[in-house]
Order: sequence, then structure tokens, then C-alpha cells
Amino acid sequence: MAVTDEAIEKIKGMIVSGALRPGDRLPRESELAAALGLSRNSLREAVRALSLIRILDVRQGDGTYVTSLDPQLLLQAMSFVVDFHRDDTVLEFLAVRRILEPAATAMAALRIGEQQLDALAAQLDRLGDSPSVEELVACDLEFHRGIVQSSGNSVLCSLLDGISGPTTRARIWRGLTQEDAVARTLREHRAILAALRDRDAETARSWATVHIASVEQWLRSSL
Amino acid sequence: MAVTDEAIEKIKGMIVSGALRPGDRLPRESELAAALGLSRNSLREAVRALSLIRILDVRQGDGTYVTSLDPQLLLQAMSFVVDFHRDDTVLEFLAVRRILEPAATAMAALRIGEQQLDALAAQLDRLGDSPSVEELVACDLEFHRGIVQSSGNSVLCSLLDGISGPTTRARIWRGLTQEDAVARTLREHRAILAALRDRDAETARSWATVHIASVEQWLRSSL
DNA sequence: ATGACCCGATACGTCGGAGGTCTTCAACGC
DNA sequence: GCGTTGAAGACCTCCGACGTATCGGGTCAT
Repeated sequence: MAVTDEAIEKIKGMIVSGALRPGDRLPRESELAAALGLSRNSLREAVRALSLIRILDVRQGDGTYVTSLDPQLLLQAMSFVVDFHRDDTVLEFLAVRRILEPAATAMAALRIGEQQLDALAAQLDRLGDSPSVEELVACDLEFHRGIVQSSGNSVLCSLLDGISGPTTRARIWRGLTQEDAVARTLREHRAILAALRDRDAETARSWATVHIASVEQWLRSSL
Repeated sequence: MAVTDEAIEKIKGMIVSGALRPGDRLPRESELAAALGLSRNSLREAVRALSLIRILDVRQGDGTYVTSLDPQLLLQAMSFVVDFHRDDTVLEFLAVRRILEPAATAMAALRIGEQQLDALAAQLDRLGDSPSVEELVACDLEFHRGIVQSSGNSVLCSLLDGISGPTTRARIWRGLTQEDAVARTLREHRAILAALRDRDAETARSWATVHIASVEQWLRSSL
């Protein structure tokens, strides 16, 4: 095993074992390199790799710190990975989203606050009559994100955030080729919101399922 | 933005755009560094980071290649990230698993082959009467893994692999020393297998839900 | 002709050192 | 009291050199 890989494992071990806690500052490069028994260059490769997946936060002129290690932060690195997937796996991601998002929406129905409900409503109202495709995609993402955040499970939220990345393109295609898609999406959004306001978890789950299934169906028929 | 981060983005761009395809070989370090306008050391940091998340495969003495980019391979890096999560987030991961795994089990009921069913049965039989904790963890992991693989969705499979990896499961099992918990788990495994054999998706889903919920309930009461 | 073995070319792995740039913070002058 | 300035500390980038692993062609014995 390469010394850099050893260094990655050692740093990981220090964090997992608790020797390094979230927010802690690492020894400076030269010291850490000496402590782990490798050169500064090789250590930097290890630090850079851990920095890419948000384990470490390197600040020039200051130092290197352990991040908060929040699920939200760590799983955020997943969207980077997801970007590499080819179009032919979009359907698989969408299938996973069809499992997760209705469940998250149902969970949100039981615990979403009045404030969040108003915020979602205001967000839907803010969208004009003839929004651009970019506005529609952004609104769609933000709407579902707001709901999933109200599910109270940050892991679930981050996971959905990650896998919604590749479907973004699908949403754009859909907006470009189906005229009535815009109106239908907005109607479904309002239906989901109404179910949330009624604290009707099953109806909210069903609307979410319908909402995603329509995208999936269109995508399946057009590939 | 640092030159290394630029290099990461450029390499990512080359892959996403299709200029580099899965299995392709990259130019040698010195050439690629010159092409991207940075030093070999800085480029190596970028390559190392992409290597950690299985985008690139570096072989000493040979060259650097783009991996297959399979969802299975890329999401495998997620288990590395999950290892960093603290015990207090185990419940959130388990909640996500409780959503995904019943769905995956139901999907598997519709398409699992006789051969896989026999393999699962043989695997359950192989476990002795008084297995060690390590054997239990391995058996539990392999059983659910086998089912999820039969769901036919590699993204779903990899995702579940990541969030219920060895580390996470070991943490749970370490506390589950109660004898009846072990026996109950094994009974539930056989019930799930029976439902799969009957092609009864709803029963399989329910057993999977019960199976995970019991773990979740125990964990919640003991924290 | 076939197989094992050797060896050079190639490419990644590691190292040490030299400047450069950025952040922080305390000392200074107004 | 406040803004400025300077130095110290830490990361950033580069260079050149050497070590090590892999591959492929050539050689030699069978």
C-alpha cells in the first residue's frame, strides 16, 4: 500500500477513534508529515483527497481542520460522484427517488410547521404565469427540497439532494418537449402542498408518487 | 480557485463530456500536467483525490485509467464517507434503510431467480447454532445484499450497501447481545425468504419492514 | 518452435527544498 | 478608539532527482 493511502487511513482512524473531533485543527503539514512518516508532498495528496469528500477543510494561511462531519456535508460529496453517471442510469436514480421522496413527503406531513407551509406557498406563488425552464427547474428543486427538509431526517434530505442531480437534466428535457408539463407540475405541487396542510400523510405520499411517476413514465417512453 | 481544484474540474469535465471514456487511459502525469498547465505534484493531488472516489484507477508502472464508472463502484466510495458518521446519526441512516429496503425486497420478489433463492437458503443454513458476532454481521449483510441485488436496480443496491455497511451494522449488532434478538432475526430472515419464494411482494415488503423496525425500535430504546 | 528468463523502457511513487501567497494578529501611528 | 502596517505562521506551487513496479521485446535453453 502506498504511503499516501496509509496516511489517508491513519487520518481517518484519528477521526473515527475520536482523537480528532469535528472542528479540530490538524498539526501543520510539516509536523503531520513527520508524525506519519512521509514527505509533505505525499501527505498533501492524502489531505487533498479527504478534502474533496469534505472530511477536511483546508484554509490557506490558516490551517487544516476537521469539518463538522454532518451527514448533510458528507453526503454532499455524493452529488459530485453522481455527476459522472451516464444517462442510461438516470432511470435507476429516478426509481430510487420514487421510493424515497414519497416516504419523505409523508414524514413531512406529520411534522412540517405552519411557517414552512407558508414559505412553500409563497414560493409557489412567486413563480409567474410563464416561467422560464431554468426558473421552473429551480422552483421544482427548491419545493421538493423544502419538503424533504421538513421530514426531519438530514440523511434522507442529503441523499435525495444528491440523486436529484442527474434528474435535473431530465426535468429540463421534459420542460422542453412537453407543453402541458409545466401546468401539470404546478398543479401537482399545489396538490402536495394542500395534503401537507391537511396533515394527510397518505395523500401527500400518493401525490408525490404520482408526481415522480409521471416524470419516470415520460422518460422511459422517450429513451 | 487552486490549480489542483481546477485540474479536478477539468478532468471531471473530460470524462463527463465524453472526451475520456470508461477504461480510457490518461496521458502520463508529466504530459497531462503540461496540458493542464500545472506541475506534476499538483496534478498528482487531483488524481489522488479522484482515485479515492473511484473515478480514476492508478496503476504504478502502467498508467492511469478511467474506471468503469459503474454506479456500484462509484457509490462504493460512499461507505468510506459513512464510516465517519458518529453513532448519534445511526438512527437516521436506519430510517432511510427502513424506507429503501422493504421497497427493494418487494421488487426482488417479482424478479428473483430460483438459483438466487437456493443460494439464500443455503447461506442461512450455513450459519451454525451459536454464531459469533462477526459471523452474524457477515451473514446479515450478505443475506440482505443478495436480496437487494435481485431488485435489479444497481443504484439502489449500492446505496443500501453504503448506508448499511459493515461499520454501521457492527455498531448495532455489538449491542444486540440478547439471545432472543438473534433468534428472532434468523426467524425473520427465513420469513422474508419464504415470501420471496412465494413471489408475494407485499408480504416480503412487510417482513422487511418488520425486520428493520424491530432493530430500529431496540436501538431507539437503548440510546 | 516453444517456453522461461532477462533487461531496458516506461510510468507512477516518494522525497527534499525553494519561493510564493494568503490569513491572522499584534504593534504602531493617527 | 480606529485604521494601518508589518511580521509570523500556514498552506500553495513548483522543480529536479531518484526509487519502484509493470510491460514487452529479445535471448537462450529445451
